[in-house]
Amino acid sequence: MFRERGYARTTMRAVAQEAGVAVGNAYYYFDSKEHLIQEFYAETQHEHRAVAAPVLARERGFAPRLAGVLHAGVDVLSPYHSFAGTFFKTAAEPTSPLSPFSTESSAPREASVALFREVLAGSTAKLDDELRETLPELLWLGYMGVVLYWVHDRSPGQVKTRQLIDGVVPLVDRLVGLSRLRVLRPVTRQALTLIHTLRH
Amino acid sequence: MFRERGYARTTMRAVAQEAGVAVGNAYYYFDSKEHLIQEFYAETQHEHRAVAAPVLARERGFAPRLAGVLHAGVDVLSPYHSFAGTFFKTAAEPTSPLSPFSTESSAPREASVALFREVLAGSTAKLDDELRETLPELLWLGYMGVVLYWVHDRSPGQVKTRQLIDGVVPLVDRLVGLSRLRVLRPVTRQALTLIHTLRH
DNA sequence: GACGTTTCTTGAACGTGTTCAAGTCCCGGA
DNA sequence: TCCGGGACTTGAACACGTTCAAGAAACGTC
Repeated sequence: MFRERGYARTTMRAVAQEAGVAVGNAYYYFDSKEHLIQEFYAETQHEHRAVAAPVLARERGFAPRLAGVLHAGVDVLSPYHSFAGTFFKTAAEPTSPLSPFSTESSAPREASVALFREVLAGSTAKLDDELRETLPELLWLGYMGVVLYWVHDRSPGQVKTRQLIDGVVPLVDRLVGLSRLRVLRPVTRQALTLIHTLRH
Repeated sequence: MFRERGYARTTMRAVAQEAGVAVGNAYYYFDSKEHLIQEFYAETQHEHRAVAAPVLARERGFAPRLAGVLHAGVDVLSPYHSFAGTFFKTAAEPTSPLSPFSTESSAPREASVALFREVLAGSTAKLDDELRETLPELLWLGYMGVVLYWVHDRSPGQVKTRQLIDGVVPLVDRLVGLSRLRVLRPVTRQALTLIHTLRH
């Protein structure tokens, strides 16, 4: 119903009617309308993993693995682009249980981070040990950035988001490789300690 | 009223009553409740500029200027942290006129970007010509990131956000300096062309 | 089968943002 | 002074998300 009518026009009364129950009963199973989206959220996480699986099984290079997972994420989200705005609207609020940073959605978040951990672990990339530990979370954060761009992407078929992925992946790949360079070591360490400070 | 009661509890009826008019009349002057926030938005922009002015007049180094402007931004926003979540909630929706990327809020956005242009222009920093042109917008984007972090920052007095600024500014400063390095030239150009591709 | 308790279900009712037909005010021109 | 049209103002009405007291069903225990 979300996909067909959008978020606003999918009323709780309509949802209840479609389910063949009374309005109030919907609130027995879901705390609020927002919580209906959370179901959605968890579903796309699983699908993301499934769609990304073949690429992760096939590719060994860091760049193609990362690109594969990012593209898979956008692939899964694609059908919902029209109402993803409202999705994002509620997710952006810190107090919302839907926020990707909230404790309530820590399960799907961990699953998503694990996906990026796999991207790195299964690759042949060589990098700083400390960076290796932190990078998956950073990649996930970058993925959140991609989604944020995608939500605002008005280009037909969200081509720009694809360009973003294809453009940023080799850059990240390059930077990860450079991180072991002597000139950049101090910057790398500086960045990593900052990240550790800011993590809650 | 927003500050005292928060966004949700500031009803349009209460706003109208406080203004001494009927409910419907509020909608003659403001298209929606969200548009009340936009007024707020424009106001803080002006204040940001005012608070940042002394620092920009005093400092000449790129790092202290950037840090000053970023801290000024957080200073101005500070009193509204409790309800900034809802603020952000509506701003995150792409279709919302409140979105910092929307055409409707292009005026305050331009003003904000100009502030970061001033950060760079008034500094003694030496950097790649093309980067010099693009950097202000990137700094603004980074500022949006700082605000995003600030909104989610639950630490007392939002200390973490201050640490983020103090940690990230020298990093940016260092990277900007390194951008002229021979080893990093290709990466810099690669990043810049990507950015130009993605800009609408 | 009868009971008490928990789980589930109902739909009216509340407060909200928003709309709109109707009305009032204001001001320039005949 | 009157008229006409635009600017402003009103508050009832609408649809929505959400709550809640009341009831129905299911279940375990004797």
